[in-house]
Amino acid sequence: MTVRTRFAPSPTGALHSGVVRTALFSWLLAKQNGGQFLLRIEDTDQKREVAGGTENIKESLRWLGLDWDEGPDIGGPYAPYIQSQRLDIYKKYAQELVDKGLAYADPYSTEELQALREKAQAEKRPFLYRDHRPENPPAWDGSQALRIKLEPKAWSWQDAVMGEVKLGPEMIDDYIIIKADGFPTYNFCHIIDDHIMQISHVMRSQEFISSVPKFLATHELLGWESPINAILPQVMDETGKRKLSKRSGAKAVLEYRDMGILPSAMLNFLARIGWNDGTEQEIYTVDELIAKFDLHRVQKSGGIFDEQQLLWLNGHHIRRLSLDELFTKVASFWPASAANYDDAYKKSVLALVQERLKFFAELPELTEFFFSEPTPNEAVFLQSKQTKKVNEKDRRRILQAALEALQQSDFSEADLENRLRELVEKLESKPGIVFGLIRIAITGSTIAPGLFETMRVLGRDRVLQRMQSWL
RNA sequence: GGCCCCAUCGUCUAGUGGUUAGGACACCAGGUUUUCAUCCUGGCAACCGGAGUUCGACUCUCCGUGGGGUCACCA
Repeated sequence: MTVRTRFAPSPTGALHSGVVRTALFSWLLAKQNGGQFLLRIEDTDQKREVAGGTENIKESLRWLGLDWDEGPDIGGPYAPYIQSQRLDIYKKYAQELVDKGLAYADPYSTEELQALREKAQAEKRPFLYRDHRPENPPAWDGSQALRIKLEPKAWSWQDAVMGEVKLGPEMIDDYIIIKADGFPTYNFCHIIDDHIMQISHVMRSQEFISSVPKFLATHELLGWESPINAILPQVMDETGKRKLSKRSGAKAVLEYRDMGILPSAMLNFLARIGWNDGTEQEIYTVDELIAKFDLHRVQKSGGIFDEQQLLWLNGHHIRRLSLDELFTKVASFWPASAANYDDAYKKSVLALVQERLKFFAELPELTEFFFSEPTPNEAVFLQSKQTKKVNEKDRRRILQAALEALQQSDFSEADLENRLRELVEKLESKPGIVFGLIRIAITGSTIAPGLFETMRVLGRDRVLQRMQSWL
């Protein structure tokens, strides 16, 4: 069987991590089986559609590298892949059901239906439309909602993640397949599209589990076989109380791009929510995820989106990059003051902070002093345990001695280190003090990469000049 | 409320009848070190409860409890 999976989001806002995890698992399954992954835009609810929604979806997937084999822009054998451009198809199937007496126009007004629902709720029983099926429904002229007529029965099926699931007949009801505005509903058209597009595995988030009998019954009515269903556990927000959503404050995935998270780290992180390969491996490349992903090892319980773990993983993925790869990726993250510096210098700076970076947006604060002159500020000396013990007079004496020693140096790391260690002995001081004072003098900060490499990269002129301005 | 799903450290998780219940993040302590970070070592920390099955239950069954979902002319 050819594995064909799809990601079918609605363009109702910026894509967030919860839905992307579903896309990722679908993509992984297709990739590892040499199958196809399709993108289909489900834009049948005009009221909820957000301008730019489709573009955001495509941009998010492109950033993550979740490339689609068929879909908008690139087309494919079952084009178009945007539901609003496929309305004739859904109408045709709807009309067939009407002709066979398997679908009927809904004569009730919204208010009447609402009253029936409230009555059921007041009586503490589930509302079932089929209890109120009209005996002689009006002819469907397209201005009323159209309902599919489903036989109530219990369903049980084998879910790829949940195992056997059984649901009773109260889960089946006559649902609307075409709304009064003429647009079909998700419940109806995703089934038609998945069938036409030869989808083999459908992954959906938990909240759809009670809808599966409806889908199964619809397949049966249309005489089709259902794809394999896989219910995925939910991704929860940091409170663990509700699923990740825009409402619960989920960031759009592109916000992670903008803060400098690597796609590979994001995918690694998302894959680990609800899936593991049974080993103690934590860090995966995308290729490893493709090779090792296994739908049967997907967890049944939901997992919390813990940004701290994403940051940790991102640090690891950053450190795995070659300097040139990293340099390309951080291009837009340099501090403004770096604009006048050449690539070679920026690269040598980057090399010093690569192991310190957790996400690219930290780059300016970590590297600012390589590009602009620090403002001498006495208070900084008090921030460090070592240097706060030194009085102003000693400070000047030590820095003056250091300046003299450095003037002889060729500014290779080895030479810098030799000279400054000699100085420490000569002054009968401690490395922590001497090096700490110099660090603050040339960086304006107590936090910096190793002193000798920092001095090497800054270069003779800048180092000597900065020390002088402190003195 | 009906129905469904779920339940191991704070978090992500391993575990499929016999384990000192393992790893990772976070946190704490120590080491390396010129600061920070990396790295190394150690520590803290969990089987929701109750019955049952069994020689033996984190693992199986049942009942609770808790959490989540669903019951739309949204997906």
